[in-house]
Amino acid sequence: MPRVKCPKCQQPERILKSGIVRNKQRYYCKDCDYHFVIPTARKRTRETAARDNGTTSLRDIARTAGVSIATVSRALHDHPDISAQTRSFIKSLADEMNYQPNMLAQSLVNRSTHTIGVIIPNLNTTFFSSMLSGIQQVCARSGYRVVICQSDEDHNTEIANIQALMNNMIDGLLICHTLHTDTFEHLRMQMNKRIPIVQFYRVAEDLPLSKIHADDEAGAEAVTEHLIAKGCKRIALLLGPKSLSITQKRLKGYLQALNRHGFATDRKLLAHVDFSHEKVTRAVDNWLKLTPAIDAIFSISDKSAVQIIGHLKKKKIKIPRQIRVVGFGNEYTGEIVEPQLTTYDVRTREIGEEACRVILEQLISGNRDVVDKRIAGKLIVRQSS
Amino acid sequence: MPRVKCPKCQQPERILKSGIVRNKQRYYCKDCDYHFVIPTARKRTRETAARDNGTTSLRDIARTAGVSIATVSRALHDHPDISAQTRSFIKSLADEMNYQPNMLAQSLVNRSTHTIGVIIPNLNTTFFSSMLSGIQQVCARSGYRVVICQSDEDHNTEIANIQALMNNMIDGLLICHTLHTDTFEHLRMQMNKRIPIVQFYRVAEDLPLSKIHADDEAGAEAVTEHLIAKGCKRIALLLGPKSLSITQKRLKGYLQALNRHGFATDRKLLAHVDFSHEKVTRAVDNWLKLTPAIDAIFSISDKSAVQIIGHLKKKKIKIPRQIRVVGFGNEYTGEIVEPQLTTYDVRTREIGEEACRVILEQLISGNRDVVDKRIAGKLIVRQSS
DNA sequence: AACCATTACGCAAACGTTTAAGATAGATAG
DNA sequence: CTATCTATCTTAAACGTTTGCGTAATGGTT
Repeated sequence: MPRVKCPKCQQPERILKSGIVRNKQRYYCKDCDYHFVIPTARKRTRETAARDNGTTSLRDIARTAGVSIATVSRALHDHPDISAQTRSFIKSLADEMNYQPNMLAQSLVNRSTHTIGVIIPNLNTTFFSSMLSGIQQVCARSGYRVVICQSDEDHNTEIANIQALMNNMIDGLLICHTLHTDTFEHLRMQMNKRIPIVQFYRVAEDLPLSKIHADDEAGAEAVTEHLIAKGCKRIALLLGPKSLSITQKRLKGYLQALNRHGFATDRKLLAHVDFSHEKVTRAVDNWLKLTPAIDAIFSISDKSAVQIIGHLKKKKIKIPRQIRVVGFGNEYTGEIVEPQLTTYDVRTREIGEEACRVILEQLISGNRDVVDKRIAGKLIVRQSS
Repeated sequence: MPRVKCPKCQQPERILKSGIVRNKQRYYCKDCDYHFVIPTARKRTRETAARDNGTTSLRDIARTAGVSIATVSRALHDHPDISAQTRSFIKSLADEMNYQPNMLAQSLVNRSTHTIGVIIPNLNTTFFSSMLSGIQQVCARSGYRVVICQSDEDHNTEIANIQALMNNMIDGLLICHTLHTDTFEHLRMQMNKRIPIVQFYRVAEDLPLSKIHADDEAGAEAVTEHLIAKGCKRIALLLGPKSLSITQKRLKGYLQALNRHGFATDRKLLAHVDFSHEKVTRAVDNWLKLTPAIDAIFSISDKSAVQIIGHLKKKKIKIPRQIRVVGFGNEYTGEIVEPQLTTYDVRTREIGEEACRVILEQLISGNRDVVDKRIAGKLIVRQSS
């Protein structure tokens, strides 16, 4: 054993080993009642630390300017305590050194990330992506960033996404639920946090949260009225899952129109689907077997309506002569398909924009009042009806 | 003036006022040469701080468990230094208190946000949104989040977005340039940071960055070959801005096919547009005046191809009899339009997925090798040719 | 009994900011 | 000249984590 000296008494006499911790021998000096290890490399301290990553921090500027970090921070923020001279000097220095503030650190102390989170069912169609586009644009205008998560129409993914986002990453959450979300405990759990949540398009009626949605009821009523005006008597209605808010609202609008005109409601004319191609065509095939025959199909989704047009054309059924087809949503494909699709413009982009405006307003004002806005849409009559 | 005692000597004798700072009277004791203010409320310290916001931190758990913060952190991370007993106790406690780690703080010390940034021209069409969808899905599978920014096909917005994202918010950047991006200084500036950048779809050839793109050249060649095989002699080509990588590559493919068959290249058959409806129809109208007449239009963009089909139909020009029309991209609308559009499937989703895989691989392995991948596409022949 | 190893913690620095509060020199008022 | 103010700094705590290193307690070998 090499002679190890006690750092206190400088004597190697009464030293003995005192265990190994993390592969290093420790010693114990009986005289001094002192444990120690043979010191290796100097402890890495703030000041001696060689800044490896290429970014410059406030500290770097402060060092080269010969002032304190606080002064640099204040100078860059135009704090009145800093003289015009130092301020401009520091600013030019910061510019030279290409200083970019570390947003993580800023967010940590300011308790705000300037980021809003969006949970959206999918981005495969223009439908939701145009909402997202609207959100993104409004956010950008106010200097906010957007984090997106696709739930992929899966309830559990939605839950996971909420969890992931709500851990201080975002200042506010914009959510459009999946087709299959019928419980909302996962949302309720997050409502006591200070992060505002706004639902859009597909909303949960009974949650005390702000909501932005289409005028589903009035819209569906207008569409149905239009078909009735065209002389339709047997209007089939393609709906989403029963739990979905838009299903309920649009069904209600449809029924109101029928009622007003004294039409009986035939349960066989209603179909609840998940909007998959297969389910949609099956529903249509079932309707085609009905007597008296149907003379119109109202699909709550434009995408499905376009598929229905394709399906009917394959069966040599004339549109709109034999069956009128109308959609809901006003997607771009409705203009392309032949015959062009009559639909209801729900103004998806505006819905996104408005949802974003509402949440930004809440973030900026601190006001957390629940708002419930309906974006007015418009019937667009084209060839399919 | 009330008798103020010096905190040092406890004497009120030689005390005099020494200015007001932030509305508080300051004093100076001549004996002690000491400045002070009358102490007001206890300084808010870590320990006494009433934690206002409803979240629980490691500190909270540590306090109620009666251990140190370090122990809690280690217990939750299954560090071997912690006994099984404390570990499970702390874990259950954390569960009870609904502990959610503050990702900002974690990111700050770990120097990683588990977030990747995406800059994308727009989200109005399925084209880019499907890439984004692919990106998002691959990311989510690896536990990464996605921050998106739309550049809106605007060069300056792209620059601003890059700046905003690269300030420690993201671990990696995925970028698809705007139609009009022809200088890349803004990217070059960011390349010395440790954050990897991957370009996708629209890339800058001469930048030493990883790139994922479609097989533009081979694809365009295949499309042109297809038209030639159908007997076309005068194939008009609709291109984007000249500076765009996809314009150059696809033009090259087109020319190669023509060359192989000994066709002369007519400059009048080429049009460079920004894909706006107006410019596209104007280009088509110009072509229609040409003699000898054109017998095919190859549009580098499906969206424009669909518009062209609509425009030609309005002019009672038969497709494909008089003019064959083909696109490039394989957007959903190509299936809907009538006649259905012949196009080249560039597999947008795969491009997004692969770009994401590449950047994740770089993040995880630390390897920064430049890769340049071409995603193989496929000609899809439909009615329009 | 004397020495040594292991286990299971705690302390404090570090990440890069913001900001309350303390300090000093020079200016001003009486 | 003296008492007070103002302008302009600096110090240090705080945000919520992670982690290197120190160490007391306990038990095992000679």
